[in-house]
Amino acid sequence: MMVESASETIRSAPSGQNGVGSLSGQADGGSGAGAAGAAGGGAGRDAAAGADSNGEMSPADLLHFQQQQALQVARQFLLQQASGLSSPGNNDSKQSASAVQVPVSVAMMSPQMLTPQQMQQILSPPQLQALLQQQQALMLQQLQEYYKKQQEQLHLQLLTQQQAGKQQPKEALGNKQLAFQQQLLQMQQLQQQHLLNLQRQGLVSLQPSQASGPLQTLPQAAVCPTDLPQLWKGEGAPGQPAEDSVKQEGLDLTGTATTATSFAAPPKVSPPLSHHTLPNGQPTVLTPRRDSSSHEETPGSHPLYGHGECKWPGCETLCEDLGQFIKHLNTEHALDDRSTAQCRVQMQVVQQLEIQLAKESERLQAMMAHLHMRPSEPKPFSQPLNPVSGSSSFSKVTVSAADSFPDGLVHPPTSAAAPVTPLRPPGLGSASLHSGGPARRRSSDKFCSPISSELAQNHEFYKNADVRPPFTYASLIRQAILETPDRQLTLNEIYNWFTRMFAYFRRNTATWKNAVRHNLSLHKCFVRVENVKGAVWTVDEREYQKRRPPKMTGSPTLVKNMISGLSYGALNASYQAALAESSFPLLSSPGMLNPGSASSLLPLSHEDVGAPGEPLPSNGISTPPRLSPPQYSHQVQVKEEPAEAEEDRRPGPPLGPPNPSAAGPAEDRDLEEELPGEELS
DNA sequence: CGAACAGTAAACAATA
DNA sequence: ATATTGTTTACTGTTC
Repeated sequence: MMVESASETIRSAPSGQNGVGSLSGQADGGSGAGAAGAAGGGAGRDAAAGADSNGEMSPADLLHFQQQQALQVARQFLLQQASGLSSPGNNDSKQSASAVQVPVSVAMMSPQMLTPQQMQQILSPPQLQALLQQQQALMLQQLQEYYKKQQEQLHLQLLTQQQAGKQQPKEALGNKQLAFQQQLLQMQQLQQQHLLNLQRQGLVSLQPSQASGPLQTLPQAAVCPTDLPQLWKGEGAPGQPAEDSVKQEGLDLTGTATTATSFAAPPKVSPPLSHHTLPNGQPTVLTPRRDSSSHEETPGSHPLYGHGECKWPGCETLCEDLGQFIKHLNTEHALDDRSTAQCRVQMQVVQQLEIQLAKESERLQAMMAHLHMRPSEPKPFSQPLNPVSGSSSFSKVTVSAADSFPDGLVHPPTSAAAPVTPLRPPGLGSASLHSGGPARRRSSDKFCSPISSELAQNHEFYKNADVRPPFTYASLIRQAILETPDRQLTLNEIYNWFTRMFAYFRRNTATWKNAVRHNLSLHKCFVRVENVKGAVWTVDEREYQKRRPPKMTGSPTLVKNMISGLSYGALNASYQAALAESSFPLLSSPGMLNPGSASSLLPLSHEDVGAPGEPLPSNGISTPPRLSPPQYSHQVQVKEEPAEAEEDRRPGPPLGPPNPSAAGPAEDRDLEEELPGEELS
């Protein structure tokens, strides 16, 4: 605890380049140390979100970094190849053939057109992904050939030397052989580094053996991890509900099993090398010094070590110093099955982010082409974009119509996409990536979107990617509670839900946990109910609805037009949500909700998708008194049964809820009819 | 510009 | 005694 909060302050304070914030904080500092600290901390946080100088990179940074890295590796390799290594160009044709494809995309990404910030903020899809994969495939292919040639050369030399060495003194021969073998080893290590590097950049599904083949092997995101982070849970995520992991284990295993064939490539690499991968028995890839190609190495630091704790996914083990950490790293995260699996998970995360980048980048291209470039470009996807979100707002976080009605092109039909590609975070335009600055808008409240449907579509994404979910704490807490059969959770269970559902909440625990508690206490919609074993939190749906009236300001006719005019698939979850919340019964019927999302969201029970979570204004509809699970009402019967007591302890006249008959349906219709104040009915 | 809202930080008390 | 839980206050930033 102490460590966490301490690290928080440490972390935010120095990164507070934001002079304004800290200055103002100090100026107001008369109110007390706490106030000054809060001000400084807040400013620092925001700054840190954009450019976390310490260790962790934001997803956008990561993406950018990896792009640069990919390009650099490519450049280096080409340089190497050009400079001297007698690798003739029997692959020239292939090379140029594929090079034809690349430059277009490269030009697309060229800094002249896109600043990294723009790139980060307007992430877009498949084209970039294709680019990356093209590059990586190309690089890998070239690497393979390069190394193969190198090896052949070495073997050749070795052979000739051996033959020639028959006449030479033995020790000379031994030395030469030794030198050759060392060279060979070096080369193999280098190759492994490169391979790993490529793997890290998302080229996970290309086996080296395949890589020499044509480029049609572009993975096409067929390897979307379903529940890979489950792999992390083994060691991380304290107190994970066992049943959840069990429930998903099967998926998990099968999911990884399908991709495991391709994943299995890295350790095996190419046949001739496989035996030499770990000459000294040390996990070469995990020792920091060998990792220099993938991270900036500042002496005394380690990319996996920050703020006093191990940054290995799901670990968070506290280590006093680097030495201890290295020790921990070598013992706990040695090269074994688990670490390998976790590494693959991380690769998946990266790949997902890259896919995201590709999508958004393509969108950006379309937008820029539409706004600035030659309008004559017959781009099939030049969608009528909202001109308001023009150039000036590229750097700004706006979730505009363009986000909500994404592109007809990039976007695969949701029905087909739902099971496999939960990647697209809602309105990820940029908001979710909090890439450059205090982008902490919560689209949920903007759209009054039911978190459940968005979560349904993207929960895989949030689970894997360290991206801040665009929902308020209140809506997340509510969602967590409503997902449970009995609509109640202890604080700790809420914590666990957060960490389970969102990669983002696997760190900075002190901060968000405090925020969770703060929200629970602050909002009247969260009701604490005493229990024998402690207290549980429930949601007073009525209060919740009260505090956020639907903001969908569109005229009913407009909305209706949207409903009728848009194909079901095009109707973004946000809008479905918003519509549902704007009291449009016709949308609130479960059938109108995205079945794909419903099915894809494991944790949500069916009725959650449309029902209690969402303010289903089931006014006319005779709602079944209670749906399948025990309690449909927010006023839950407490887990351990002594429900009678705690209801009484609620202040004053028992506010409606306890009365069992009216509770359930009442909160359903409250949205429409009873807002004023009949809560004491 | 100000109100409302959300997030963060922190102090503090009660409780396990 | 310590950690967790819960409440409250203060502040900042964003949106409307």
